[in-house]
Amino acid sequence: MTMNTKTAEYGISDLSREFEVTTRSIRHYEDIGLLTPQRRGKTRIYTPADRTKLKLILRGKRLGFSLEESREIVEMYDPDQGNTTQLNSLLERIQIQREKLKQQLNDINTMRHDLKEAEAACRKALNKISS
Amino acid sequence: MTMNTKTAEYGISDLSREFEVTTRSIRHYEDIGLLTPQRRGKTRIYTPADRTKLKLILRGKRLGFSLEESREIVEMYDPDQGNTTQLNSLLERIQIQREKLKQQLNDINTMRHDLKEAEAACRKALNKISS
DNA sequence: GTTTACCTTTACGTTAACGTAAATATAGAG
DNA sequence: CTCTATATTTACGTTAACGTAAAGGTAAAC
Repeated sequence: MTMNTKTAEYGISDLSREFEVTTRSIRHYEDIGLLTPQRRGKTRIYTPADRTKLKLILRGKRLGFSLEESREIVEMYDPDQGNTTQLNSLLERIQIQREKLKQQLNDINTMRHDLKEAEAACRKALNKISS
Repeated sequence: MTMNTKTAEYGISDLSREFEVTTRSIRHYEDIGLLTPQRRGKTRIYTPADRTKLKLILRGKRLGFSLEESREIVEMYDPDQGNTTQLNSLLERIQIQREKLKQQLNDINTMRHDLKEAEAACRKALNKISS
């Protein structure tokens, strides 16, 4: 894809390379409406906003989110800054995500603690052998 | 399942209720060798160790681990306290899990930060409306 | 002008992680 | 003895998230 220093834009393989994800996946995210790049002819053109959305999707994946769950996150990124009702529902959804992350943090910390113990036991066993 | 205060044991539906998971799932974990309960006749009997393994599996799920990834964790729980080679490979695997959790922590913190900003923007927009 | 390197769409295939249904067994309650 | 609850195995079905061709268009490089 040809570079453009003014208004940054990316080709599909630019994003594919940068985030180490297949173009098939990127197109799939479009299929289900998570991304909506513009076209130059038939070719997809991604804006920085699109790129950010992709980043959010992939981060979600790493955290075990389904694409539908990631949709929640992505749609927070450019909400219809419309009416009070919508803004309030957005606040609610933000809260829900917060709770989820809190639970994940708990799980991670428990797991880290367990791994610490496992490592200690492991080192202890190694010491016994070498002595 | 009949209670036994001496050597704690659980029936499949005990675990199903406690962890809010279907018996089908629990049997599935056995199918792929993640759990290996004993039998009384044809009926499955789960020990506290089995219960712990199940807990590890489900925690893994919440963190987006595949069952194969959770297998790694579960197998750390009762390793063959065998030879030095095995113990060293165990230490390696523990390190790998540590790295994964570190990455997850990063993702979570970034996400929390983003949510904070989203909330701020949201409240700001609400203020503008009400003023 | 034809390779090379991309891009596109269409469409069937695959894997994980179960869901769901059917047929059967067993044990305790009334 | 029969009903109800809970257990079992077997096996086909389902969904998400892509993988993997196949068939073709475009554009710069040689």
